[in-house]
Amino acid sequence: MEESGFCPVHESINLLQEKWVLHIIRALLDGPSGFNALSRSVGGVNTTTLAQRLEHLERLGIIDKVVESTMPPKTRYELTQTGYELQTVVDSIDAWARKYIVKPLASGGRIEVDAATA
Amino acid sequence: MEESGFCPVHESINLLQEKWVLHIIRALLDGPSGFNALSRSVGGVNTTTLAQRLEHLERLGIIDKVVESTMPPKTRYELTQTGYELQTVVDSIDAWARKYIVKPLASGGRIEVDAATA
DNA sequence: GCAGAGTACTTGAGAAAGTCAAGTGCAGCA
DNA sequence: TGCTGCACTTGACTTTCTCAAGTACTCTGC
Repeated sequence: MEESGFCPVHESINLLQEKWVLHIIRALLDGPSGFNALSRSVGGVNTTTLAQRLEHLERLGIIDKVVESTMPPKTRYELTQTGYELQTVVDSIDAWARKYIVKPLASGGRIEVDAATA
Repeated sequence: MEESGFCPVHESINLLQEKWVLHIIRALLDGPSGFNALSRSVGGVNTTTLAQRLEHLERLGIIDKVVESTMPPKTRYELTQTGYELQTVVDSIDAWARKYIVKPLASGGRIEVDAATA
């Protein structure tokens, strides 16, 4: 749509806003993980989407897929250096979240700000 | 799905991964904006989704909607303090993006890392 | 005074993205 | 022998996002 000028920030926002991507990265920041274990620690993602995301992130060089054995199947997903540096992004979300979000967003609606901060 | 334990970080990732949310916040960090102007500076979002996101973000207390006049219609959307503090998140994405993304992700596929950094 | 552009949206229909449930094929444990 | 776990894939379904057009009114130019 917009040929004029490529913006790396715009591109990476597009990437990070894909459903589950940030959750996957956050989970992987705690250490490498297998497919099902990752699925469990992300929580709520379905395997179809997870497989799709992992493939995309791998293609982008953000994660590495290490096949340890084909039978029994054993795979390890881990962050590359590029992926690992997204820690700062996750950290800043973490900081913001702990400051401003005190109850579930879906149900209540409004973010509750504690008196001290406001 | 998971009643056990509410995680603010998880919640805010869910929020930030909604399509266009980060783009909207980034645009608004440059200053308040009207509906159509915002649509233009975000680039590529359609009005239906934008209206939906703005309503959501307003309900959450991340942005304020200021109606300056009803006729001719003039509205101003601006970040609240809560919203404004997402600057750190956008900044860290910005830093990461500038370091690792040197060509469009969609077309090429892989993120290109320049020699110096690798 | 009347067309054309601009304001902020809404509506209904279609396309795209994400989800669900089940299935594959083999190893390890009891 | 049979159940569980591993890493996924497939096809149907649902939710989400997008597209195009429309609303109602003002302002600018002619």
